[in-house]
Amino acid sequence: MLNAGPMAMLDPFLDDFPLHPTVRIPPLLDPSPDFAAKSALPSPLEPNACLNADLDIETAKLTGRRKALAEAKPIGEPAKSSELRPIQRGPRKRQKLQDYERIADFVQLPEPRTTTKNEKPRPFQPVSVLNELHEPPPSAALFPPITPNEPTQKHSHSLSSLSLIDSAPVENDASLASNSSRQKGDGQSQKRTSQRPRMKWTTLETEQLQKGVEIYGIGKWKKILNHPGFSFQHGRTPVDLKDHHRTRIKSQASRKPLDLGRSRAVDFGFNTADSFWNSVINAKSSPPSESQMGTSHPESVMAAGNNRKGTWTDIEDENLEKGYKKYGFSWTRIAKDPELDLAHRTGPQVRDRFRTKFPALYGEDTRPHPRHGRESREKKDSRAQQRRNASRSMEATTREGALNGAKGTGLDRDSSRDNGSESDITVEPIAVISPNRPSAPASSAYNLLGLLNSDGEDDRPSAELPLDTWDTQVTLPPLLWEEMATRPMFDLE
DNA sequence: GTTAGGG
DNA sequence: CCCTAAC
Repeated sequence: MLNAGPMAMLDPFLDDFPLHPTVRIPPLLDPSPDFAAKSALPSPLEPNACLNADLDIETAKLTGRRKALAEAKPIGEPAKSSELRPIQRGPRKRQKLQDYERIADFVQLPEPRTTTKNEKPRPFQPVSVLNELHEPPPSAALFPPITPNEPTQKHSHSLSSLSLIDSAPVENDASLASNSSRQKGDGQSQKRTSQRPRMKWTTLETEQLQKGVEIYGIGKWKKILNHPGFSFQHGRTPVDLKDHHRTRIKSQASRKPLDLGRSRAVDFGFNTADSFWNSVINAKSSPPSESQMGTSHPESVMAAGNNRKGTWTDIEDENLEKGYKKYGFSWTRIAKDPELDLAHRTGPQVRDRFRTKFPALYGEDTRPHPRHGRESREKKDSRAQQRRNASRSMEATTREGALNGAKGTGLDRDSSRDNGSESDITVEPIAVISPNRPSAPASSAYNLLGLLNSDGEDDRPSAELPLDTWDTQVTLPPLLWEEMATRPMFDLE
């Protein structure tokens, strides 16, 4: 293909190094428009261009579909409201890799860890040299107005609010904020920087949301938002999906149950690529924990619809404090103690509640260290922080590794039991605890991998231990090896 | 970092 | 749509 293309005659080296007909060498530079126009291949510079042959076809369909869907106007809508929006606010946060993209990475090549966070547009970007100096920069609209004597007065007062505080003395920030907080219907005269512009929900979006709930279940808002083939408006957030589902779809469904199956003529047309990714996703994603919402299947999610987040009662907090005095930072022991009546809470839940409820006590264990004696607060905190960081980064690595196929190497982590983001072990085991259960050293490599519970045990049932067909074929992805080489695995104290 | 629920 | 606690 390549050597038959128009570039062939332009390339002086082609004669010296003739290409094998089946070999494709990605060009180093942007292909010429001529080439791009005539070639059926996606540009090699595109994100997913370097796929294996089979997957290439699937993904090519996928992007084509996504493109078509993105360009299609919703039924009954004159134009996408995103097109009408004069100023697009950028995505609030740079999204991590999509689920299907991360899994795609496993099947394709390990992608370098792109620093996605830095994609957020910087507040002050260098002005292009092509810009005339007397012109404002292209992003001038994003800059706050220069008002030297008014330090960051973001809310310009509407007429109504001005008249209210007309004769009043200068208000402090708090009362100002509460005063100007929610005043609707005063037109566009007031620029509410705090509130993002309303994005009307299109019928397409609503239908996609419903469809996404069918696929992923309630609560998987981000997955729905990022589902390939869906095109929500730019700037839509998972919270938006959640709110819209709650305020529109769910309430409407309670009155008149929707036939979600094939209620619409709109065919979202999940192609083979989608079903492929979905099957992979469903096979690989760990089921939500019991305390969250049952299972990821829509039916059971519906059944458990009125699940509430477990707000902690005062009695629970009292027992939590008692448990802390009794066991220290052994959260699972606190949860298990029948006298404390916290059996419905998991270790991570207990820990997180303790952190928010008793922030001063968290990370401040005043008892002497079993080996080191009494430590200074700072030293202990820094050690705890180090452990947290290590645990966090390892967890991120292992999670990615699991998606990359590292499951079964012993590096994946069953996240269904651990809702928290940190290791359960935040301090060394304290001497108090049950004498017949020896504690593992808190700083073993195994522990850093996050495989131990707060008792220092790997208490996964044997059925839960990873043993897939996938696993035996896969070795650690290169990124993981690299990290293991550069990151100290063992805390040698 | 994501989600649920109240506002 | 925002805020915040829970996860």
